Amino acid sequence: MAPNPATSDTAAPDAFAPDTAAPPDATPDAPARALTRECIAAAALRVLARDGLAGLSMRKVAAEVGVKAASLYWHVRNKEELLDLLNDALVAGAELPPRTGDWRAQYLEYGRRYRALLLATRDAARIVAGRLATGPHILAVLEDQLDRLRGAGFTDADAAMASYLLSAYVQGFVLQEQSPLSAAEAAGATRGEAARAAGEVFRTLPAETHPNLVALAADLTDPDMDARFEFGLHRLADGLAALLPTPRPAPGREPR
Amino acid sequence: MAPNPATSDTAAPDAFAPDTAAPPDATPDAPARALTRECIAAAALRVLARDGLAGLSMRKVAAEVGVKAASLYWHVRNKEELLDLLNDALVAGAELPPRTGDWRAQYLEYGRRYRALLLATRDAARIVAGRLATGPHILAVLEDQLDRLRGAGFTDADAAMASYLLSAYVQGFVLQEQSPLSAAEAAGATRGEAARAAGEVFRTLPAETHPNLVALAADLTDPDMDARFEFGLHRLADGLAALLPTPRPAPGREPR
DNA sequence: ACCTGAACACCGTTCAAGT
DNA sequence: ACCTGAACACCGTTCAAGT
Repeated sequence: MAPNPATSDTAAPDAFAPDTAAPPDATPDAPARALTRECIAAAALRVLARDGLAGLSMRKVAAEVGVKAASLYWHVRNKEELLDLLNDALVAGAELPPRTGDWRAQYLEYGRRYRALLLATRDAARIVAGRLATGPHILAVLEDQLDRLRGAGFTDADAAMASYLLSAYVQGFVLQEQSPLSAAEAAGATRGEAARAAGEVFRTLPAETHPNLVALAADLTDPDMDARFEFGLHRLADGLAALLPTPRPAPGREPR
Repeated sequence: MAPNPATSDTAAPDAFAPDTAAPPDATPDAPARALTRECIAAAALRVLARDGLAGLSMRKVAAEVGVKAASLYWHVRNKEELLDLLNDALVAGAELPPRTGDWRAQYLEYGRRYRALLLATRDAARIVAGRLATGPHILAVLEDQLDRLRGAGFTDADAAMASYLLSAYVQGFVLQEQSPLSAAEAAGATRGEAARAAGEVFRTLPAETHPNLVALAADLTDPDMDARFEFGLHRLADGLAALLPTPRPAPGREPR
């Protein structure tokens, strides 16, 4: 087993200068050519955007950074840890919503931006979804989000829950949105076509056994994912609003 | 390219006898030894339970059913389609909640049972999450769920949305719950330990830059996932309740 | 109609060996 | 300290060939 220094600093908030992508390299007369984990993460991000998660191999990431596959294992314990790095690198591109409007508006905007961030990179949701890794960029976003929720009057426990709830929803939603609708659809077909095809499946089911699917075929396969996302987001915000002591008039006006 | 009959019946509701796992095989004097897609799906389910998604290979599924890997490609276009089969097989074990109580109680129970179903099989959430495939069992559940929502007074569009919303939430939640918390946790560590370790990370952050993470360390890493799930589920239900014309007293009583 | 042997082009990971 | 060559044990998929 080779000596592997990439061990305990995975979760440590190193290199936390707010945004300045400063090349560290503290050692004075080093060859200055040593690979950094940041550099590997950036290369992985490029491979992901180009080839998707299925095409993201250690060998390709290594080639992207001009090195052999085996070399990566000096900086990273295994592929799983590389994906953790990639996870944080994805969130690094996040822009926090402005602190204008009430907590509800900011919460909604947080959800929208998170979704947009995931949609911007191919297969991003599949990487982020099952990964609680606490990279520095993720911690920064979480810190800001909790600050707003507590400021809005949520209890500590409720603020923590509300934050978790939002990420579970957004990740679950985008995962559906970003993934191929089915094996059939994977073989080239736009989302609109796939939706129409799915609607056709529903519509042509036997009405005796599946009356609701037949009737709601159009509603179930509406390709307007923005509207669908907004719907869920507003339900979440309404549900959270009911937890606060002072719901200005009452939640639930403006039903749609 | 070999002639492959497994093509257009992916989404067709074939073999839809409600629960009776009837071996079809319409041909009279066939060797009766031909592999069925149901049989392959069942074998895949066993391999999944045993070895997880990472260990689910075509070769292993073939071995499980007593055949060579290449043989599977007669019944299934590729691995993706096998996962579609697996997806529906997973849902086949679902039991619908009783039709007692109001729509809200039934909606909550739907969410709980869906979560329990996913938790019951290793990596189930990762299979189900990005897959809209319309297998017969999935269609049956969807039909029933829509029927209850419409009966409760939701509009067609809202019923479709509410159903989609629930599955996005449950899938997103269980995905987080079921996946390794990080690369570090993947190397043997119970969830409680991992949660405690994550809490330690939060607690020991610099308080100047991350005051909220430090303060909420315990709330953020509470390992009681049941409570966490219920929280989100109730927020969803509250948000949906606000859409109905007759909220008996008003949503939001009993805040916790 | 259904299954197999053998091959192709890949994987992640390890480890002695180089510098 | 960092990187490489070469190997190991796997993959998914294809396709001619068997029955």
